[in-house]
Amino acid sequence: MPVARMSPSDRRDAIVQATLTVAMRKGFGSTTVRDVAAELGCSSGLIHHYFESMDEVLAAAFDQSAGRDLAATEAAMAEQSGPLAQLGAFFASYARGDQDWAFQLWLDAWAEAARRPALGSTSRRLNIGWQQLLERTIVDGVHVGTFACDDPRAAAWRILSLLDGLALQTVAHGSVIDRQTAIEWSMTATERELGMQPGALTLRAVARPSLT
Amino acid sequence: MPVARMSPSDRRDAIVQATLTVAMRKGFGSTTVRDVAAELGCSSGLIHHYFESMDEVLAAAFDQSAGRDLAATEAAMAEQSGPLAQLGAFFASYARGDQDWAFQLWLDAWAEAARRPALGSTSRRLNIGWQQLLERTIVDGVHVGTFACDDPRAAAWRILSLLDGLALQTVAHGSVIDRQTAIEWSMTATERELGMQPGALTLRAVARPSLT
DNA sequence: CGATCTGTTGGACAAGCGCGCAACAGCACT
DNA sequence: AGTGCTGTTGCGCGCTTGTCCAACAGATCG
Repeated sequence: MPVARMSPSDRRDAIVQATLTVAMRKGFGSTTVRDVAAELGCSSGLIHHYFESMDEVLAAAFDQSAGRDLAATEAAMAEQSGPLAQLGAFFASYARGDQDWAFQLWLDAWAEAARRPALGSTSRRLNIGWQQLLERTIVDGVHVGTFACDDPRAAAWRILSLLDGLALQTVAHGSVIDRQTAIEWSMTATERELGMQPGALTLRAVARPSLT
Repeated sequence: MPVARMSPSDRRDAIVQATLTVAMRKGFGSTTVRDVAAELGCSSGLIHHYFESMDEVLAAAFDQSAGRDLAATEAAMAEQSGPLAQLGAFFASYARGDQDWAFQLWLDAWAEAARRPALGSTSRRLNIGWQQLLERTIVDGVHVGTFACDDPRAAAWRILSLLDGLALQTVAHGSVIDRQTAIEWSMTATERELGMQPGALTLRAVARPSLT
C-alpha cells in the first residue's frame, strides 16, 4: 500500500508533524522510527532517507514545536506597546490552557539532552532564545523607567527558571500546583524582581495561533 | 564465577546501590538489567529474583537516592540554630559539587512521571517533601521575626522551583549557567522573597555524607 | 552423611531498536 | 514511447532489551 508521493520539503514537514503527534502521546524518549512511520502510513526506510538519524528527527520535531511557541510569543509581545504590556503578553502566552503536552516535550528534551546531542543543542538554543526575549524587554523597561533592575541577564534567567520550575510541577505532578496558580506566583515574583508595584503586571490577551 | 551468597535484604540493598552506581555513570534512562548485573558481578536473572520488573528497580533506586539527599539536607539544617542558618544549610546542600548526576535523575523522573505511575508518585512525594521542609523553615523565621512573608506555602514553592529551574539549565545545557551562579542567583531572590537585607543569607558548610 | 532449602546461574527467548540497501514505481522530459 | 530521476518500499542485518526458567551449589539441619 504505497503512500502518496511528495516533494522533499513537504515530506520532511510531514515526518516532523507525525513525530510530534507520536511524541506527545509517548514522549521523546520512546518515540521510534517505526512509530513515526506507522503514524505517517509509510515505511521506516523513508524516515532515514530524509534524516541522518533518529536524533535528528526528534530535534527537528522539537525545534518546530518549541520554535513555533517562541515565535508566537515574540509576535504577541510585538503587538503590545511598552515593556509592561509586553511582559503581560509574555505571561499570557504561558497561561494558554492547551500547553500541557507542549511542556511535556520540554521535560523530555531536558532529560534527553545529555544523551542526544542534536536534541540537546536545540533545547539549549531555544531556552536561550526565551531568556534573550525576556532580557531585551527588561532592558527596554529599565531605559523607559518602568522597571528597576541592575542585572537584566540574571533577572531574565530567574523569571524564566521560576516559570519553568513551577510549570514543571503542574505537568509532572498533576494537582500539586495548578497552572493558574503557577502563573500568578510567577507574576508576583516578577513584580518584585523588577521593582514594580504589586498588581502592576496583568495578563494581556494573546491570539490563539492555529495548531497546523 | 559465582558471587557471594547474601541475605535477601542485603542483596536487595546491593542491587539498589549498584543501580545507582550505574545510573550516575550512564543516566537513568539507559540503565539496563545487564548493566546492574555486571556492576554487581552477578547474573541478570538475580535481579528479577528480587524485583518484579526493571521499573521497580529504577523506582527503588530513585527513592533511595533522592530520599537520602532530602534526609541529609534535613539533618544538616537541624544542626543549625535559627531559620537563617538553616536556610544557609539548605542552599549549601545544593551547592555540593558532586550532584550533577543526582539532578539528572530528577530530570528523568519528571519527564517519565506522566507515563510511569510508581516513579511519578515517588518524585511527587519527594518534591513535596522538599517544599514542606522549606515552608516549615519559613514559618519558623516569620515567627521569630527573621523573615517577612505572608504566604509561606507560595514562597517555598517559588524558592524551590527557581532552584530547580536554574539547576535544570546547568545540568541539561552545560555551560549556559554554572552551578555557583545558580546558587547565588537563587539566594539573591530568596533574600528578596523573605524580606531580608541583601547579603544576609550565606552558605553554611554541610558535612559531606559518604556515598555508600 | 545425606536431604533439603534457597540464593544463584547462564543462556534461551521474543520483541524491539536504528540503520542500510537493492529493488520498485510514478513523474518529467526528450 | 522511451529514458532517466527520484520518492518510496520492504526486508534484513546486528544488536540490545526485559523476562523467564531449568539446573546448579553452598549452607543448614536431622
